[in-house]
Amino acid sequence: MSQHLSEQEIVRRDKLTELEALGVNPYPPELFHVSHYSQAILDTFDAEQNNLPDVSLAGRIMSVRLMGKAAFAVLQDAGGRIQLYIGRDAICPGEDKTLYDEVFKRLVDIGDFVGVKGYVFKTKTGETSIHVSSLQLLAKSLKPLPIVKEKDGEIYDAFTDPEQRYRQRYVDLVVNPHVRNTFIKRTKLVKTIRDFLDAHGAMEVDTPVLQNIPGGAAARPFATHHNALDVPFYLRIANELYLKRLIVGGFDFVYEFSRNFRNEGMDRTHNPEFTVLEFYVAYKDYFWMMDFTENLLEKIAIELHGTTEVTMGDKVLNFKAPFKRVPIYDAIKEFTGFDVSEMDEAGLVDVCKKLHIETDASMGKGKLIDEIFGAKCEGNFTQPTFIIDYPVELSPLTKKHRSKAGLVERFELMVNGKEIANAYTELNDPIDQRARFEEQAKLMERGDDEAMFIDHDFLRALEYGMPPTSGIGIGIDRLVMLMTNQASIQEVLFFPQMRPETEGE
RNA sequence: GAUUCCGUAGCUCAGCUGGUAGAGCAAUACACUUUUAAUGUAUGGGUCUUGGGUUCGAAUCCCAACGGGAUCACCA
Repeated sequence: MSQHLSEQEIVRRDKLTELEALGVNPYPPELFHVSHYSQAILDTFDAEQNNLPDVSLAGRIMSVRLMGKAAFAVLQDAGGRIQLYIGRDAICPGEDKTLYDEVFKRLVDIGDFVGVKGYVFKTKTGETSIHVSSLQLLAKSLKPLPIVKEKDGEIYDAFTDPEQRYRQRYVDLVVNPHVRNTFIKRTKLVKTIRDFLDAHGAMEVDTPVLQNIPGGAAARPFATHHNALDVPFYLRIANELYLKRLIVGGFDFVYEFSRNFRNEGMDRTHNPEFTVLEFYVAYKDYFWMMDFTENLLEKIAIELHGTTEVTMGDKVLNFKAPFKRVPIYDAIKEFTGFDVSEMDEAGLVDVCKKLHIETDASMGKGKLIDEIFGAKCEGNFTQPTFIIDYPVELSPLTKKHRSKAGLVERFELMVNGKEIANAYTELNDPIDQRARFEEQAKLMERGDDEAMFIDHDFLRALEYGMPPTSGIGIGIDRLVMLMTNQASIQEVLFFPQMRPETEGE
């Protein structure tokens, strides 16, 4: 496997040999004791008190400004960046100046990991810096990093090519602090949810990713094959039916951050694998779930931003609970002028024609209503809004509405014109559930390739009895996009799916 | 999947209507002990994504492939 090396890469490899000749191991095995992170030093240093006389920290060299017998360098560690002041005589107190003249000046590059010890001080210009008394190479970097510079908020030579940023996320993370920040927020968001659920007595669980019957959602699955059993398996499209089995089993409140896989198109809001938080709570209904959800989202916004107001593009979204609740038929009436609540399939097809929405023979009543809502209404709901009471045809796992015929107790949460959560009062009547599955089977025969499969084991579970339950799925990637002001899902996934690179590097 | 734009040095980009490449940063060498997009001087660095075609001659024009972005369609 021959590797084409650039001039700079050859130079760095040559430096390895030079370092070894000087007795410096470019990849030493010993631990390096880190006493402080850069950010902690910047936060706590007090020049009057000189309270940090002895620190040691480690990280990557991000820039070097050489001035003969002294130099300034920027060290980047997990907490941020801090300036180093490296004087020749400070790191080489004796006669031998090799460490400074050769190792540091010539053989250490931008991107190398070093460990330094010294005291903290403020330079003439007032920048908190480390006065380095000892410097050690911890790991050599053989590829030149993109050099991003910044002055007065202006970024120069930014590393911006999306393809390179996504394929080599490690470089993106090293060089673009704002990218790093987005992912820190993502983790914080997940932790906030976990803490919130745990505080309400929920139990986090794991359910199968490899499934016989890909259930719980309408989507095309990835298919695979188990050799020993010689049976097909599918990567899960949702975990809903498994979590409900756990409710049957006697757990009252279960949740899972479910990595789901759907074999469909990709664009800036869809990745083939994505994360949905699902949770199910026994003895609750969808009204309770709306209350709980708006409180959860309000809490997330406050944790991440210190306020319920979140900027998304040119809009400000306000997650202050409670959110508006709008029945889907009301929404359609408001934005199209048509009252579709009493219409049959033919009437709906007619409305679609008038609204210039394409239809085909495979679409049932529910699907047609969904199309109208998706085309004409969805985009209008910028502020968090619960759309409630969907037609039964669209919701094969949802309990029929307690008072409105033909509807189910379901809501979707729309924010910034997109659905980010979907919840119901769960259907726990096994007879009705069987009938709904059979409806789905008919739709599948009509050509709807997203209709649900019949899951007989799930029906069996329901027959043993499931308590009244409310459940929800919240799209975590989309929620992170909203909370971090990102227009593309690729910006909130460390490693978004890409076509494989053809020629290896 | 459709439409459209893009692919030149490690990074960010120039390269006009075709005459086989250029800048800044990075790299190399030298100078400089409190600088901060450090500076000064000098030097090196490119299968111009790939493959065809047109032409005396292609980074540039044409065709195709590969990869990516944006918009649209479907799904979360």
